[in-house]
This record gives sequence, structure tokens and C-alpha cells, in this order.
Amino acid sequence: MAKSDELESLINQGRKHGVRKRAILLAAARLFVERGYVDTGIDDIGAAAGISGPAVYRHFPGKQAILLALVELSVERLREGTQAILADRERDPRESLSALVDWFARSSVENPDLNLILQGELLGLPVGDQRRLTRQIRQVREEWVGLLLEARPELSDLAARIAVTSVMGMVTPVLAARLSGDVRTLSVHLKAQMLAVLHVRIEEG
Amino acid sequence: MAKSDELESLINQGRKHGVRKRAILLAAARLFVERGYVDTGIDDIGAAAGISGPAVYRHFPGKQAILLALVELSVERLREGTQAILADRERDPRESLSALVDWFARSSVENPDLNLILQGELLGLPVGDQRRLTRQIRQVREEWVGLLLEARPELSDLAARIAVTSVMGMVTPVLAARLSGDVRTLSVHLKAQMLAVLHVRIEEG
DNA sequence: CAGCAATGTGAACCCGGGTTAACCTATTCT
DNA sequence: AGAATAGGTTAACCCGGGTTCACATTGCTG
Repeated sequence: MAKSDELESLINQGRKHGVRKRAILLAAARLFVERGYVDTGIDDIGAAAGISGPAVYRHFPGKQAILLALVELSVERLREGTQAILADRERDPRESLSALVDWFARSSVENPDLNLILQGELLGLPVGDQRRLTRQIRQVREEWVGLLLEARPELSDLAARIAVTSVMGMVTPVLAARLSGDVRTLSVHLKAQMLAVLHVRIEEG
Repeated sequence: MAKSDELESLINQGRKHGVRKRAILLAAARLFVERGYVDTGIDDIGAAAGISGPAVYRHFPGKQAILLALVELSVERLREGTQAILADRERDPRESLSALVDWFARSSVENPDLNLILQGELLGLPVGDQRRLTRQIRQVREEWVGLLLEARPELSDLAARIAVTSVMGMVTPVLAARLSGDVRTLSVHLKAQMLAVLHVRIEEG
């Protein structure tokens, strides 16, 4: 219930969706995560949203559009969250980095569906959207990289990119594994691990 | 070329594949990684393997069977590599852990295709195989967890599982990002990061 | 040489699931 | 009220791509 509420609030956030539309997005998100995009039929989505079959087309132009909406929501959240923390130019880089990681771990764990869809189902989209969204994600990554380089100027660009990529990606497998831990424990551990990766010192060999 | 050779040697390893069969596996692996399983047609696979279309069915019972063969190859490699290192009961847990991480990082980076397919395209398989393979992977994970718990008895089972899951999953996003670094640099950095995660100390909050 | 197994090919098949069509019921607006 | 609009329903469509068919060709083997 907590998960759904969380996702629901996120979907509601952008006010441009009607109530049925939101129900569809909610249902689709759950199904996409459970069975995957390809194995989820339009009829399934409709059924899970209380209507049946082609009625979905009154709200979305097609199946891909639903996936696209979810992925864009996810990317949007990522961008906004990052921006919000980077905008606070009071903190020093170290603090910002910690805040960023904290926010990322928490929001991902509290709302795993969007994260999992974003990671796993980009392939379901037309290549054009795929590229656009990938570019946006890379852009966010570069902001993290920039921040990390401020905090640790001794790192090479490549080293920073590897670290950030790992960090942004290490949450997903944990979510996918559905370990038994509660939200709090999971995010605490993840945060600590992410910071460890960002602060690790490499001895060249 | 290095990548293909590497994968080729892996495929050749199990001697049960004929030359054409191997060519098909090789071609399919590349295509699956590039475009994804669903967007790769049987005709594409055939063409990439030098034959065209339905000739593939002389070697495999169907498209899924190709994917299955690749995924099983990948799981097999994972199990064997893990076993090989765990079998050496001379080393202390710390050393074994380090060796495990080293092997995993290196082999994943040197041969990204199998890793990426394993992570991304499990959904293409029938649920039965999906479950079986997931179970096998979880089993390997539990061996890592056991080793980690030997090395750090103060950890809870959950904490160890979170750490191991992160560690095993953090390689994939780096591979998928296709960062500019060479094989050596990538695996060195990844190894250091993985060890950092395994050795991080959690302060309870 | 006859025969048969192995391997290819292009054409045909076919079917699941996304989409569209045709039609029905509210509710709202003039 | 009458019309337009929003939102649903079931039945039909249809098409892409995995699979199957019918038919070469080659190479062994008896």
C-alpha cells in the first residue's frame, strides 16, 4: 500500500492527468514491473485499472505512450531531485554529495517501480525516445560527476564517471532482488555503500 | 575483436556446439545487446550468422532457445567462477573475497555481452526457465553472502545480502554506459569500488 | 548409383495482441 | 429537449514476425 500511495502521489504531482489516466498509469507501472512490458497486454492494463481493453485508448494513444509517460515521469523526478539539491549553493560539495546520495537512495527505495521501469524497460520505446531519454539521464549523471569532481579534485573524469555510474546503478539490483528488509534499513545501507564508492581511493596497479 | 574472441572462446568451451551453432550464438549475443531481444528478428540473427532466415531452425528449435543458451552459458560461467575460487580452502575469507571480486570484475568487463544479456533479457524467457535461472543466481549470491559473513561476522544476514547484491549488480550499469575507459582501468576501478562496498561499516541511525 | 541425412532457401502460414470500428449510455451545454 | 462530448463495451481487424513447408543441394555411405 505504501508503495502505491507513493507512486500515486508522484503521478498526481503533475496535475495534467485525469483520475482514470492516473489509475491506468498506476496499474501499468505495477504490471510492467511484475511481468515486464512485453508480457503485459493492453487488456491486462485495462482490467487492472477497472476498465477493460480498448477503453484505455480513450486516455492514451497506445501502449507505448503509457510506458513513455512512466519513463518520463521517472526521468523528471531524477532531474528535479538532482537540481533541487544542486541548487543549494550554501553547502560544500561533500555535503551536497551526501545529500544527493541520501535523497536518491531514499526516493528509489520508497518508490521502486519507477526506478525499475526506467532501468529495465527503456527498450520498449521507439529509438528516438530512447535516445532522448538516455541523453537526459547522461546529463544528470554529468551533474553528479561535476559535483564529485568538486569534492575530490584528484579524480580523473573517467574515475568519477565510473564511480557515479556504479552508484546510480547499484540501487536497482537491490530493489529487484526484493530482499526482506524494510524501507528504512535498505536506504540506510544503500546510502552508506554509495558513499563508500564515491570516496574510495584507487591504488593504481 | 577482443570482445568477440573472448565470447567465442567461452562459447567454444562447452564443446557441444557445432561451428554454425556457435556463429549463431555469437551473432545473437551481439544483436541482443545492441537492439535488445524483442527487436532482434530471427532473420537478423540468421543474416548476421551468414545464413538467412529459417535456416537458424536447423540449429535451434526457436528464438527463445538461443536466448536460453546464452543465458545458461552466462549463469554457468558465474557458477563455475565462483566455485573455483570458493573451492580453494587455503585462503582466508578476506583473500577469497578479494579474489572473487577481482575475478568477477575482470571477467565481466572483458566479456560484457553475457553479463548484459543476463541482466537485461531474462524476461524474454518462459517463466519456468526464468525462475530456475533466478534461483541459480540467488544460490550463487548466497555463496558470496556466506563468504562475506565469514570475513565479517558482525554483519547481519540482511546487511550482507544487500552488500552482495549491490556488488554483483554495480558492474552492469558501468558496462551498459560504455564509458571510454579501457578494460584494465575499468576493472581496477570496479574492483576497488566493490571491495569498498563489501567492507563499508554502517553506523545505525 | 541409390539413398539418406544434414543444411539452406524462398514462400506460405498463422496467430496473438495492439489497434480500430460500431455502437451505447451519461452528463453537460445551449 | 436536443446535441455534443466523454468514456465504456464488444466484436472485428490486421500485420509483423516466429514458425512451418516444400523443395534444392551437398556429401557420405552401402
